[in-house]
Amino acid sequence: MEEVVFTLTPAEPYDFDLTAAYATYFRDDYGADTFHDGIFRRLLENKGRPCLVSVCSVGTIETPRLEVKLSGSDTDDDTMTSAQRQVAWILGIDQDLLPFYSMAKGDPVLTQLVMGLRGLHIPHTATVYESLVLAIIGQQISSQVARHVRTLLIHTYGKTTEISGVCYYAFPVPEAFVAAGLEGLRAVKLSVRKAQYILDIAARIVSGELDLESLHACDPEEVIRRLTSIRGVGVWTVQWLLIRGLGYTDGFPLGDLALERTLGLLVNNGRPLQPDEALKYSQRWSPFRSYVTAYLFAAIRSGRFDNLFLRKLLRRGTPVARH
DNA sequence: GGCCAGGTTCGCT
DNA sequence: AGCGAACATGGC
Repeated sequence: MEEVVFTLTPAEPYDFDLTAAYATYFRDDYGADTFHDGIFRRLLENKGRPCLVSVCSVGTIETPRLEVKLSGSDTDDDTMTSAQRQVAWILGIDQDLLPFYSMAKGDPVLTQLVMGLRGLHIPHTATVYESLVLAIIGQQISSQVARHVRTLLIHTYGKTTEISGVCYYAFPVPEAFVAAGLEGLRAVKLSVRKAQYILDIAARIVSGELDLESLHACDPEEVIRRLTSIRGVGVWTVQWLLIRGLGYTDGFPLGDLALERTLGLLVNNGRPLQPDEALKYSQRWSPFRSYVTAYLFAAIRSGRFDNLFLRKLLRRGTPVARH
């Protein structure tokens, strides 16, 4: 067993608890990611070699410092170097929140939101591929069902490694989905249609025809154009991929029911916004709409805001003109 | 049991 | 162009 320990210094402010909790959807365990007792863990796999990342905070929100430990029994330098790069990316340590906060200061909806969630960075998915698969799983169904399917998928087809008596799961490689086939994906409670989408994407990656990671080099319009041409990938899916998979700061998941409801609570007397209304209203938050989106979901999930907060904002909100 | 979920596609007008 | 149905499944 090899181990490497090092520290990372995130851009401040950085709330590790909040950011890691976001990555696990404010639960102890979410598929390949776990977060308990202040330690975030994630099993990464590069070229078949597993490497467990364990991270804890050794600083504060205003002077953040993270201690990272990489462990693996079958590792090489390449594995370790990739893991180092990936953990910084996953935990979003380079994000500069200050321009967003400065915009939020003048906005009645955002002011309390960012005060209550100061230091929340947006965690990224380990790969673009992972964010695409996760977004497809999350289409249409409730977040509870999505979590169930996602966990089942990862636990069934992800590579496992046992370290100190605990079993960890990596996110399944595309080859695993191809091997599983349609029936295999149906077995983890995906619909036939979603199973086909994911299978098709996995097969194209394996064949080398599709290189999702190269999308980092494209501008958002190009990403949208390329990905929406894939069957099963619509606007909502690409927007979430831009936010969680590519680190774009101005993503807005158009058509997201929960977002339309939440915005309706905040700015439309509780009536959900229509997709076009939500998009129109969101333009005032450009180019930081990814943060607004993430902060709104974090507010709902974190439990840091009670209903009173939402009611307060409700009274304050500016109704949106309807047509 | 029925209806709804952090959508997308497909088939009809 | 725009509208409605089908899709899987857990929770209420």
